[in-house]
This record gives sequence, C-alpha cells and structure tokens, in this order.
Amino acid sequence: MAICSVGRLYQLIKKALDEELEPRGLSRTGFFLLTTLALTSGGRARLSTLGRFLMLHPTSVKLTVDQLEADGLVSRNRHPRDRRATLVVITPSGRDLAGRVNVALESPDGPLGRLAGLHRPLFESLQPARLAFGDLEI
Amino acid sequence: MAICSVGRLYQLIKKALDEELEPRGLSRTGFFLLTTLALTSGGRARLSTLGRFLMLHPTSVKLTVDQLEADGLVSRNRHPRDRRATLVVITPSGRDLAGRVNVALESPDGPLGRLAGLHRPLFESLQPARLAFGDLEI
DNA sequence: CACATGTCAGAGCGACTGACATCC
DNA sequence: CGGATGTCAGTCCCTCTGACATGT
Repeated sequence: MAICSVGRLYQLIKKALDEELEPRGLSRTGFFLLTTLALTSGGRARLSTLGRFLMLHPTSVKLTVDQLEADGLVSRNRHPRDRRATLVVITPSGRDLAGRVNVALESPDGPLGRLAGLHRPLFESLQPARLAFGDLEI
Repeated sequence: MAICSVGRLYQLIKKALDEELEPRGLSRTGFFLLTTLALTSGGRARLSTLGRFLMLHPTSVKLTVDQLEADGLVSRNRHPRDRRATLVVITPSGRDLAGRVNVALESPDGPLGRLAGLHRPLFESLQPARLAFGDLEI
C-alpha cells in the first residue's frame, strides 16, 4: 500500500531529523522555516507566505517565529509598502545554524546519510503524486 | 529536496484521509490499526505487535484500541498461552467499516482517487529509502 | 464593503515519560 | 533475575478554532 509507505518513510525521516535537531534546540518546524528562509532571495519572507509554503496554520507560523526570534535566529521587520504585513528576516547566526545543520544531516555518517544517492530519484518519483493533489511545483 | 517532498506528500495525504475519516468518527491512527487488523490472518494481533508495525508508542496503541473498542469495532481477548498479552480482535462491524472506508478512499472520485495508477510506482520507489532506514520489507 | 494579515486565548489531540503490576 | 507486556496519570508540544485589530 503506497499510502502506508509514505507514512512510514515520513516517520523514519522525522525521527532521524529530530535526533539531529533536538540537541541544537531546534524544532522540526523551526528548522524547515529557517532553511526555507535561507534559500529565499534576501533571506526574508512574509509570515503568510511562509505559512502557505510550509503548509502551516498562521498561528503555527507565529509561534515558530516567536521561538526562532527568541533565539536570535530570525527577526521581525515591517514590510516597506504593505503595513499589514510582517517580514521575517534570517539573521547571520540563523543562516549559520541552518547551514551547519544541513551539512551535518547530509554528511555520510549523518542521520540522512543513508539516503545518499536517493535524493533525486525520490524527488522525481514523488512529484507526480504531489502534483495530483495540486501541490506546488517547487 | 527529497525530504521536503516526502513531508509535503504526507501532509497532502493526511488531509485527504482525514476529510474522509472524520465524518465517520474514525481517527487516522484508528483507521490504520483497523485496516492492519483486517489484513491480518484471523483478524487478531497483540497490542505490542500492532505498535511495532504501526510505529506507535504503547500508550498510543492502548488509547487507540480503547476508542475503537468503545465503538464496537474491535474487542480485547486474552492470549491463550501468553498471559501477559492482550489480543485485539476485529469485530464484524469493524471489518465492515474498514472495507467500506477503503473502497470509498480508492474510488475514482474519492480523496485518494487522484493517486490512481500511482500506487505501485510510489511503493516501489519508496522502498529503497525505507529499507535504508531499516524499515520492514512489508 | 469584502478580503488579507497578524496576534492572542483557549481547547483538543497525539505522543511521550515514569511508574506500576503481571508474566515469560 | 532480566526482559516483555499492558495499564495508568501526568505532561508537553503542535495545531486548530474563534475572535479581534489593523490595513488593503
């Protein structure tokens, strides 16, 4: 059953991820938010944009940003033109942490090292299923 | 990034699943437990076996079985030889519900109908990744 | 006016910890 | 005895709901 496979792999990755993240005081959601921000041009994005991209509820985004902000990994700034909006900006130490964690995760003896060589085939075989649900093309 | 793809697809499936399950008063964990039991020879299994197979904490298994039992979908029985163990047995109405839900899910206009034709390729391309983490062969 | 954006309090749920009794 | 099994109370984290203020 394909659905079970997705669920099982998700659980396995989740556990591997948390083992690396927890000692660094980073939540999984916080890690994904930080990595997303690091990959964004300018290292900044609206709260609502982050929520849509990470498939999170507005309140979850707020809480996650609160935690990251308390640790000095991101900061809140006003949007220059839309005064409703808040821009989340990654700080140098946030960018540094995101980079180090990602290197540690992908390293051959890291929690995700076992996936070496499987990244591209995985991504490509998952894409049709994701698109069938109307997900982003990424 | 392959990891993100797995996470996104999981979220999408989760949402599609819950939309079908919630109106029937079934939790996702309960549904998977019930389906697992329906596919088991004799429709019975130990709590601990279910926990290992579904990657659940013992207390989560207990809670889920409590809920299913209250709805008359499973029942608890003593293990004939191991007096520590409890056997969870699917009832006729449990088997009936599991069958109906699975049909509804897989039907062309069901929540998972969009995955038609993708089940086998998905399963096969996910297997190497799962096995890399030491998961069951299923 | 409808709609988007962000914030907040409260509730719910799933998962875990630590402890315990029972049995292999 | 060590280890497995199931149960229970308590706790925590994440997510959602509903409401609100503000701005487009």
